[in-house]
Parts: sequence; structure tokens; C-alpha cells
Amino acid sequence: MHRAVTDWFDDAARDLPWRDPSCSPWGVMVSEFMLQQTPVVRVLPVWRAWMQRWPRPADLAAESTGEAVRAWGRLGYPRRALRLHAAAVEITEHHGGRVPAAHELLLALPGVGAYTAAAIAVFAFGDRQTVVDTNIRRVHARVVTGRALPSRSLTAAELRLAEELMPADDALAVRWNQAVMELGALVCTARSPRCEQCPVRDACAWVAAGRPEPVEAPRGQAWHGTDRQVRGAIMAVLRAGSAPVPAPSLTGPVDVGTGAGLAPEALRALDALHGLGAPEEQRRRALDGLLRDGLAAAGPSGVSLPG
DNA sequence: GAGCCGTGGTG
DNA sequence: TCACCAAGGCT
Repeated sequence: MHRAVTDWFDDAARDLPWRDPSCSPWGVMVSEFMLQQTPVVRVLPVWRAWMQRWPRPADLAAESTGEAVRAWGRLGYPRRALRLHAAAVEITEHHGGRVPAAHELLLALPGVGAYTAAAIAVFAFGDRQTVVDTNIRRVHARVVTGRALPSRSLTAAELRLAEELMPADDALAVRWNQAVMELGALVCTARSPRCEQCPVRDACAWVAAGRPEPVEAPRGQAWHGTDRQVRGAIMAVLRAGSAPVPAPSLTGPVDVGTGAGLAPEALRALDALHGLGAPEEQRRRALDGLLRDGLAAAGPSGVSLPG
């Protein structure tokens, strides 16, 4: 399998800037933050602009968190921007401005969990670490375990399996991790896997079993009418303009009449927020959450991005 | 472990 | 149309 999958990878791998040998560990780290729950195609332009503007951790650390959140744009989960900023500050203050190479030190950074720490150690520093992301879990579930999809949460058995499957050689292990992840992203996809293109289809337990259906029905992510949706709409308003937005125009009735001084984009975003028809109480709760999380800041003239 | 946290593409 | 899904992390 090592040979089949890595050979396939050599031929099919996407040409991504954070995979270029010239990419700095910081570039790899930024990509890993942005790629958390976010597809590659949406990350690419934001990553390029980000690296252009803040080529080193210290460059980002010198900025306000609000600027980080604004540059994050519409990638989603804007708290990731806060965590990336906080990690940059920590790297600047405690690691001499360089992304640490040790898995343990990486894990201690804000926003860096088991996956991201392993990914940075492997892809930026060539370590032999076990990387387990959603793609790798799915490939293992199918090829080895014969199931359509992995369970909802990562199990100790999966971790053990991933360790056992990894090549002993350091350099090969790096490519293996990269290759299995890519296989899951391009061929062994969740919805409509392209088994005819798979380099290990003849060894796949799931194919051999006749591609049985998933045992667990996926749990849908509620969206319409949730606080998340309202939070997102408020964030869109704050990102759209630099001028503070009076809190009542965010949480109050539509006809509050406080549009003066706001950029046209901000007004459009404000219309979208009101268009949701969310109750005032919910909008206030959402705004409080954003303030508490540090995604928004309250000033004398209204609410804006922090900093 | 479950719930929460954004956004846009897609089958 | 609409639920599912995407290189997770934190509480």
C-alpha cells in the first residue's frame, strides 16, 4: 500500500503553495489553521494575501486582533483568526519568533490540537508523527476496516491503526501521511468516492464487502435560526466597514435609523442581518457572545472589530 | 462525549 | 431544494 499510494500521490498531488519546499514553517502553520474545516479552494487566496502581509509570526503579532479577523474574510470560524494571532504572539515572545518544531511545544499553542500539531511537525519539519484527519480516518475506515465512514469521534483503535500503518522510514512516513490525506480529499471522498481511480481499490475491504452503506446516520449541522447564523451576520457587518456600528442597529428593530456614516457594504450586511428576522433577544445574545469571545469590541460610539 | 463555533459548494 | 460536507479545537 505504501508504494501504491505514494506513487499515486506523486502523479495526482495538487500543486499547493504550502507544499512547496520553499514554504516556511509559518506558512505551513497558517495553512493548517485555515484548513481546519475549510476546503482548499477557499483557503488559497486568503492564504496568499495573509502571507504577503504577514510573512513572519512577528508581523502578525504586531497587528491588532481585529485586523487578523478582517483579513480572515469569509473563511468561517473567525475565532481561528484570534487563535492564530495569539499563537503568533506566543511564538514571538517565547520562541524567538520561530515556529517551534517539537510536537509538544506546538500542542501548547492556542488553536493547535492533536491534528494541527502533528501536521506542522510532519509537513514543516519532516518529523515522523501520526497525522489523523478526517480524510485519513475515512480512507482507513474503508480500506482496512471495511466501513463506509469512520465513527463520529476519533477512537483509540483508529489512532493505533494509523500508527501501525505508517512506514518506518521518516521521509516515506511524511509522504505517506500527505498521500493518504490527498487520497481522501480527491478520490476516497465522503459522498461519491471515485473508486475506479483508486490505487488500492483491489485491496479495499469496503469495496470487497460491496460498498455497504454507513452504519451511523450523519448528524446534520443545524444552521437556520441558530445563534451561529446570527453571529455570522453580525460579523459580516463588522468586517464590512471600519466605522463602529451602534449596538441598537445590530440588536434593535430594523427602523432604528442609525445608518449614517456606515459604508454601503456595511449597510447591506446590516440589511442581511435584519432580514434574518431573528428576535432582539437572540441578536443580543449573539452579540454578547462575540464580545465575550473577543471577536468584537464595544466602544463609545458602537461595536467594531477589536483593536 | 456532546455541543458549539462560519461559510459556501454540491449531489 | 436541502442536508451534507470540509486538513478541528475548545469547553
